[in-house]
Formats: sequence, C-alpha cells, structure tokens
Amino acid sequence: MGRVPCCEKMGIKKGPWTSEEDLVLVSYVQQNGPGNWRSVPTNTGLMRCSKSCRLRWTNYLRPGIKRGNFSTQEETLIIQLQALLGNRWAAIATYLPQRTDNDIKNYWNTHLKKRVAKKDHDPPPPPLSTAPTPTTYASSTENISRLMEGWVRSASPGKDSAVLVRDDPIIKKDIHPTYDLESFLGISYPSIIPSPAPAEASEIALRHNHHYQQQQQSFSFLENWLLGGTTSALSSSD
DNA sequence: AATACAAACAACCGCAATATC
DNA sequence: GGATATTGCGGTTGTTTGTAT
Repeated sequence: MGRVPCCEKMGIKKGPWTSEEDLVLVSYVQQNGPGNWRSVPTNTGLMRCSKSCRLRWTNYLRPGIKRGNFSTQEETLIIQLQALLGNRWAAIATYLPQRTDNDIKNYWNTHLKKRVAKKDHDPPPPPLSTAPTPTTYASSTENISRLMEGWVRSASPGKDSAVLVRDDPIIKKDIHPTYDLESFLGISYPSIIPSPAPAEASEIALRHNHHYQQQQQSFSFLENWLLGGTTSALSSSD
C-alpha cells in the first residue's frame, strides 16, 4: 500500500490564500494549537490540504514572524551561514528566529545569490555588530492585522472570527544555535537568544522572552480589535 | 498608454525523517 | 520490527508587481 496523499485531491483549493481563509486558520490554531494539521481542513471547513494549512501558518501567520526588508546584518548573516551550511535553510533560519526558512530561501535566491556571485572577488563584508540595530520586527500582530485589514473591509466585524492569542506554542523545536558557529561568525544574538548556555536553558529563555514579546504585541492589537477598537487598532499597528 | 520583460514573493510538490500504532 | 501517518525541508513553479521600451 502506497503512501496516501495528505488529503483528497478533489475539491482542494490551491493558490493564494484569502483573508477569510487566513482568519479561519488563525482562529483554529489559536483554539487548538498548531499540529494535527490533517484535521484542520475537516474541522475548519477550509478547502485546503493539511499541508497547505501548515505551510500557510508556518510561513505567514505564525506569531513572531518578521516580514519586510532584510537588514544589512541579516543579509550578511545569511550570506555567511549559507557559505557555511549550504542550502540548509531551516538551519539558517534558526539563526534568524523571526524569519522563515522560506523567506530566507526566497531572499537568497532573488537577491543574495546574484550579489554574492557578483562580488566574489570583493572584500568580505564588515564584521557584524554585537549590538544589532533595532529593526521593525513585525509579529503575528502585523501579519494578522494585514489580513484583518482586508477582511474588515469586506466583512462585518461582528462575524464570528478570530480568537485571542492566548498562547504561543510555536517555538521551533530545533532552535539551538551552535555557539561555536556563533563565535566563528563573530556575532552575538539579540537579547532573546542567550549567550552560550546549555541548550535547554537557552531554549527556555528564548521561549519565555519570545512568548512575552508576542503576548505584548498580540494582546494589544487583537484585544483592541475584538473589544471594539478595530479601526484604531489597525491604524496603530504600524 | 500599451506591451514585454524581470524581479519578488507566495505557494506547491516530492522526498526524507520522525512519530505512532 | 514493520507499516502507516504526520511533519519538516528544499527545490521549483505560478502569480503578482514593478520597470523599461
């Protein structure tokens, strides 16, 4: 017996996700947590395969994702890590916790690969600062706000929709930067990633800090939105 | 203003690894 | 221990958007 597809092919919707679909997925994950993706289409009524749901969540809707332009530091880090690790995007992504592997991969393929090829003979990039410049770290707040923004325009806000972000179980299980690599690269991580420490301790610290930051952001926006401050919440999310 | 082309991004596909029964 | 289910990962493709002609 061969491997069965993750879902029936018939009736499965493909292509870009709509705001409504995003909301349904976010709402479901907030209630049930990520995982058991196979049951997501069944339980939500989404005409998407489980894999598509997982990918959408992982790459776009998951809390803590930073979107938008890559900073110079991030670029440099990606270039160095790619040189070291090759196209192991998931591994590289662990050093940029707020970027997805897909995002990094896309950025590499569209920007950095060419640049590196072009600058092969150029001097190496300057060393990374130990104090990363503040960046406009978006979180799920922005991701969700974007989809809500579109959704609010086309739907009644009274509609049964998102559930508050009350928990953040989404911490990649393999966030364990190799500290040897860190020292090799001459970098230090932002405060959310502790200095060399036992892997477990660092993961706990990371989880705690990450969790806290997201809660701060998610609560303010989502609670405002759900408690009636839709417009102001949307405009203040920037 | 219209068209062609390129770049950027989102999503899909297939395989591999891991978990569960 | 083997079969099956689930999840993760990397490569690739499709669509959208921006720019040049």
